[in-house]
Amino acid sequence: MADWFAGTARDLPWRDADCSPWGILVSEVMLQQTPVVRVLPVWREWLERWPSPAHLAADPSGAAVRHWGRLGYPRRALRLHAAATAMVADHGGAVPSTYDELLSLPGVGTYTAAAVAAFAFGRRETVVDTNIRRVHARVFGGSALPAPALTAAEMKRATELLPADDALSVQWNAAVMELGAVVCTARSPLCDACPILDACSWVAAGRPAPDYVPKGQSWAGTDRQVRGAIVAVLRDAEMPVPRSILLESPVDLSMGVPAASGHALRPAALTTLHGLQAPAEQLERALAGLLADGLAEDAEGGIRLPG
DNA sequence: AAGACGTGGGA
DNA sequence: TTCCCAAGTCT
Repeated sequence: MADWFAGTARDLPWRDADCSPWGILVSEVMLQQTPVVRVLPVWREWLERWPSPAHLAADPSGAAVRHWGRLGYPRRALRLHAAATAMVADHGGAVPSTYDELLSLPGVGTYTAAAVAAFAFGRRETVVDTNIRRVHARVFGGSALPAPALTAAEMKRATELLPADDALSVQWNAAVMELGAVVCTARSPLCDACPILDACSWVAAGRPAPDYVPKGQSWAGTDRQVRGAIVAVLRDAEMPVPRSILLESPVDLSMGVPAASGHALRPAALTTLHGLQAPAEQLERALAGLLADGLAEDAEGGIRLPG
C-alpha cells in the first residue's frame, strides 16, 4: 500500500509539504460531498485571498459565500467563516492541532477533525470517510458497500487496522482513502489496478452485489432546490434584492431588470428562480431558512449576503 | 436517528 | 434523459 501510494497518489496542492494547516482545513471542508476537480480552483482562490484564518475572519461572512461559488452546500462557507472567527478568538488565529479542539469548530465533525489532526499535524487518528469505509467493507467485510450509516464496529476495525507509528498511521490513512477514491470506487472499481486485490474478500467472494439499495436524495421541487436558486441570485447581486423581486412578483425579465430599480442583477439567476414556479409558501420557507443560516435582510426588506 | 442540506459530471 | 454520488455535518 505504501509503495502504491508513493507511486500513484494524485499530486494535490493540499498534500504539498508546505501547505499550511489552514489550507488543509479549508480543503477538507470543501471536499465534504464535493469532488476534487471542482474544489481545486476554488481552493486556490480562497488560499490566495485568505492565507490565514485571520484574513477570512476580517471579511464579512457574505464574502465567504460569494467566493464559495457553486461548490454547493454554501452553509459550509458560513461555518468556515465562523470557524475562522473562533480560531482568532480562542486559538490565537491558528488552526488547533488536537482532535477535540478541531471538533469544537463549526462545520468540523468527526471525519474532518481526525483528518486535519492527522494530515496537518501528523497525529495518529482514526480517519474514517466514505472511501475508507468502502475499502474496509470490501477488503475485510466482503461486501460491495459499507452499511448505510457508520457503525461502532467499523470504527473499531479501522482503529485496529491503524499502524502504531504516528508517521505510518498518517500515510496509512491517506493511502486507504486514495485507494477508495481512485481504484476502489463505488461505481466501477478498477480491481485490475488494485495493489491489494489478492487480499480482498469481496473479490474472493465473486464481487457480490450490494445487499441494499441506497436511497437517493430527491431534488426537484424541494426546498433545497429553491434555496440554491435564491442563493445563486444573491451571490451575483451587487445590492440587496427586494423580497418582492426575489420571490413575489412575476417579473418580466425579457428586457432585463430596469436600471431605475437600482438592482444590479444578472437576470439569468432570477429567471431560474422564477422558473421553478415554486408556491409562495415554499419560497417564504426557503428564504426564512436561509435567513436563519446567516443571510441578511435590511430595514427595507432587501435580501443580501452578509457584508 | 432519519432527514435536510447544493451542485454538476459521468454512467 | 435520469440517476447516482463526491474527503460530511448538524439537528
